[in-house]
Amino acid sequence: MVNNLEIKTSEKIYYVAYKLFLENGYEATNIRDICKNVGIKASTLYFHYKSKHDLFFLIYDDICKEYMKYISSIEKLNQGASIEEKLYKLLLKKVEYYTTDISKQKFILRYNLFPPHEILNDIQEKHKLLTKEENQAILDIVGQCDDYLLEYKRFENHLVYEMVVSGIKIGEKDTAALWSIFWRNTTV
Amino acid sequence: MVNNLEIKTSEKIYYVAYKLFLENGYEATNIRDICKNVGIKASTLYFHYKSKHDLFFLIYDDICKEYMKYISSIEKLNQGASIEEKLYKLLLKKVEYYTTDISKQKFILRYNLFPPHEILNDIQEKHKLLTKEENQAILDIVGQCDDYLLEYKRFENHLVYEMVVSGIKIGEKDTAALWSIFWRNTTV
DNA sequence: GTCTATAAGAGGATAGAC
DNA sequence: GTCTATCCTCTTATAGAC
Repeated sequence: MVNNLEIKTSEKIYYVAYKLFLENGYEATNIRDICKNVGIKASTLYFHYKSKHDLFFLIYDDICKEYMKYISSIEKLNQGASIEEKLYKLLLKKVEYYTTDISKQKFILRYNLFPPHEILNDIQEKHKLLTKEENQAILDIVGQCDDYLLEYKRFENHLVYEMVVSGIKIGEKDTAALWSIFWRNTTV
Repeated sequence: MVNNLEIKTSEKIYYVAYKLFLENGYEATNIRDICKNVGIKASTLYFHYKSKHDLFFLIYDDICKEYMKYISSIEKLNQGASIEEKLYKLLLKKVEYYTTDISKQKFILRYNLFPPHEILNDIQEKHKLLTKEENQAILDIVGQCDDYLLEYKRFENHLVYEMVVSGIKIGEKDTAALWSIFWRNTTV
């Protein structure tokens, strides 16, 4: 009974690895460092996870999956509204997600911007797939918007970069101000 | 006589190391990889450079020094002009520099955004110093502009990020368009 | 200046006892 | 499930011959 209240070793490993992969990067994070932080020996980690590569991509995939799950949960937006209105509503939803925990986006940004040489191919492949899925999901939510999709995503990407770099959470007011400037520029 | 026309081994090492540190990062770049690309053995590299750490910071410092040299070469801007005019002229000069070779800014961006754990302290210290020197130089060029300095640099930073990520060189026309939007937003 | 050989240590991963 | 002990490979760096 008491055991049910304790955090499982595998979960501790997962959490510590997440933090180290996020802050120090894949190459600079070694198994022994993870284990030291968890309070176990290296061989114990290998009981729970097959390899460093596997552990990393379990985490990476979870982050992507959770992100896609959130995107998919956004309901279809009113068909009658203008493209601008619909994309803005989508943006608010996204910002809401980023604001709850920016570290996940920092993780994605880190590995997409500077993928470690050792896992380059896997990262690129997964990133391509995620982009494809995400674009499809956005089309489902707002309908046809091909003319603006790329520009919209570039803008969103900027916002994420800003939040990650500055560590500042961007509120609804800022989002609205930035959006109006962006939209004015895009449609000119 | 003929020897004078050949590239010195130390210069080859320097150039190859620069490219690998830029593309693969500090941790993923090892001495043997550098040597293989140069066509020498590891011990030869250590004849020319003291250590991996030293080689890296020779390159890093050179990039910073060259950047600061360029900033310092920008002549003092007309005292009578408005802050907006002066900052815009400064921006054009900066963009001109970035456009000649964006890879140096990519190098700086990489190591400031995600400094390798192993050399974190050195990077942070040097970055702090560079920022201080750069701010002083900007004040020398445009005069007092404390109210806008931080915002201006954030904008510039965005531009660099955009150029690095997209690989697109931003022309004078784009710069002007982005600037007008930025300035409108800053002064509102 | 460049080489061969090698030290010294870090890192990923496994075998087998408990 | 967790440990000790160990293997193997990779990496930085040095010693000494040519």
